[in-house]
Amino acid sequence: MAKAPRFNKNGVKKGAWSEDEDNKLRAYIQRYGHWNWRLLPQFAGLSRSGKSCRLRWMNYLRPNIKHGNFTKEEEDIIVDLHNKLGNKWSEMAAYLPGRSDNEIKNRWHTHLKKRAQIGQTMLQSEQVGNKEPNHANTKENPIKNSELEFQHDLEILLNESPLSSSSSSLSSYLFNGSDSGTTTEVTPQLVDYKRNFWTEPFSWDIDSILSSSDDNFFSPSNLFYPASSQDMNMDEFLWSSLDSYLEYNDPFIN
DNA sequence: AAAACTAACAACCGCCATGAC
DNA sequence: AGTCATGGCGGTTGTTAGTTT
Repeated sequence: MAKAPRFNKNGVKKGAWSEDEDNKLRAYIQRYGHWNWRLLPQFAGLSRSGKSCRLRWMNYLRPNIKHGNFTKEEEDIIVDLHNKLGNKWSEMAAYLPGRSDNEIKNRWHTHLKKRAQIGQTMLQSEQVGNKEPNHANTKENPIKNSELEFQHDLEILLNESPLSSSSSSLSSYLFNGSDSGTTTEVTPQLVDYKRNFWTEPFSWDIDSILSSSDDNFFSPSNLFYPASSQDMNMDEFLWSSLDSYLEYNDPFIN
């Protein structure tokens, strides 16, 4: 997947690294360290720029570096840190031992950005209510369009949620008001309030959350197992949290 | 089966901060 | 104080593998 090897006019090699080059660089640094990146390639017998050597070492060859297979925990950390720090990839890397800034950046652009964008989109539509002209609701069915849009967004979110195995029943719960199939009237307000359970994690400021004295605080990305919940499995715990969330936030209950 | 499209990721490029002179 | 070299960072590109049409 790397760029094809080639030489520039100064005889400096660019593009994908060969195994032989990796071995030379690794062996040199392990023996002498990287005292000067610009001069290092000459001493190590490499036709590369110092920058290229540094990048290869930092992102691929240095000890304890991990590749691929980001865990859910690592991804959550990246999303939280991005909310807090923005595109400060090197700062984020400090929180994820074994991950390079480049790999975190790639992960963000290929996987996590979409997840965050969906959250942001839903937050924005939440802020403007259902007044958007492009999605004008009809007189006959005032909730039809927002419900359909939300259903589409929800399907995407559920694929990312820890309840993916039970997404259909959760979807039913969100729209029908319960898990058991009893149907209540779906209104834009109800849709919005229930939607917050999934969207708020994308919009909350971590500092304000941590310093908040508000105990009424439930969301998938901020959940932790309290001692009293240790005998539940994760699904049960999340379901009970959703119940609690709705209890505090649903205007039709309060 | 093949072309078109998309996702993933390694590597490059340009800019900036810092330190040495 | 000004200049230059170097390292580091973030944005972007190029290539390949996988998927869809």
